[in-house]
Amino acid sequence: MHILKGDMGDSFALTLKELSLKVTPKRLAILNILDEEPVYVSPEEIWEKMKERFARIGLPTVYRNLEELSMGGVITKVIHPNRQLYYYFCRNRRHHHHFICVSCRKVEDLDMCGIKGMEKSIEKTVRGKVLSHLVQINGLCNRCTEIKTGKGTI
Amino acid sequence: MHILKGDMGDSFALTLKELSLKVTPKRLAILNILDEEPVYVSPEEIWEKMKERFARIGLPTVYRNLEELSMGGVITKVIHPNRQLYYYFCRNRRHHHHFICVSCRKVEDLDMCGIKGMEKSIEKTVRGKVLSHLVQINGLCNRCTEIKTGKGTI
DNA sequence: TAATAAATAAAAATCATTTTCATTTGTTGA
DNA sequence: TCAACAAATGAAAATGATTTTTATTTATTA
Ligand SMILES: [Zn+2]
Ligand SMILES: [Zn+2]
Ligand SMILES: [Zn+2]
Ligand SMILES: [Zn+2]
Repeated sequence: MHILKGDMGDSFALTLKELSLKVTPKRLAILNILDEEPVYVSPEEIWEKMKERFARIGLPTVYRNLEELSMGGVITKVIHPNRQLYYYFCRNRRHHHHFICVSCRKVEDLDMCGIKGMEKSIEKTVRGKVLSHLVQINGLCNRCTEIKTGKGTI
Repeated sequence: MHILKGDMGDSFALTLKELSLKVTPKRLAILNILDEEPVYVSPEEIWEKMKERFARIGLPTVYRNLEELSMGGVITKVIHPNRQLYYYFCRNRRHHHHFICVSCRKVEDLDMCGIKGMEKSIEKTVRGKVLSHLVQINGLCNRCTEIKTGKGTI
């Protein structure tokens, strides 16, 4: 039902199947849109792009799918200082964290995690269970530091 | 105008003055309430306690003051998985991060920060400006791990 | 291809947070 | 001490992102 027959289409379909999610055109489109986005985006922005591809597409569908995909670890939630939701598709499958630009929304991988090592010692000290950790560096990327005017909202 | 004459009252008043915030009974009360809370709390919960002390007290006042105090670095915002606002008053003035229990809301200091050291290398790699970093370990505290039933919402 | 569970649209609801604006209060310095 | 001024507050309303609901549609699979 779709034009995509190449690697991408198939690999995303596979990804969805692995999460026991049905392979719907809208899910694939959301993944494609995220895949093409070089920056983190809001559900509403994804919805806008979806409307270019589908005559009928509801915002709740976008929200639901983004949540499912991020639960499945396929995409990443960005914790923004403004507390709105943003998502980002990162090809780096290793455990790592992100530097996010609050101005232009660029995301850069940080191939280090001071936390993984901390977890063990934390479970000892706190004697509790570590469920998740949140590491994110917020700042201005190289370009935004120079021009001092990004497109996004801080 | 208040019964508090001891160290606490004065020290909080001083804290406010240092932030060029007027010393109002409500600000002092908010600080006192937070000071007495062993766990992180929501603006609405603080409002409930404020209502016991003041005949007229609006929720926006609570929100406004919490925001100001956290901007001033007096209190800490907790980034909760449920994305609601919570605040915590931490006496530890050193740079550190927190282990927060998503069940009973206990907060435990982590006297280490793998990030501070990362910042320099990040500014080199990314060649941008680090504005802030977010490090938080979410989990279940010792007690909650054992009883598996906390009072709070996950 | 029929049966079934999952996904979706549309509309409405939710509800935490913020804004507005008229009134009150704390601060400052005469 | 007190007037003048800026800041803080209350009340009510607005906001707006996110979620829920329910009837309908669609993907899966045997
Ligand atoms: Zn940038
Ligand atoms: Zn990444
Ligand atoms: Zn602390
Ligand atoms: Zn706990």
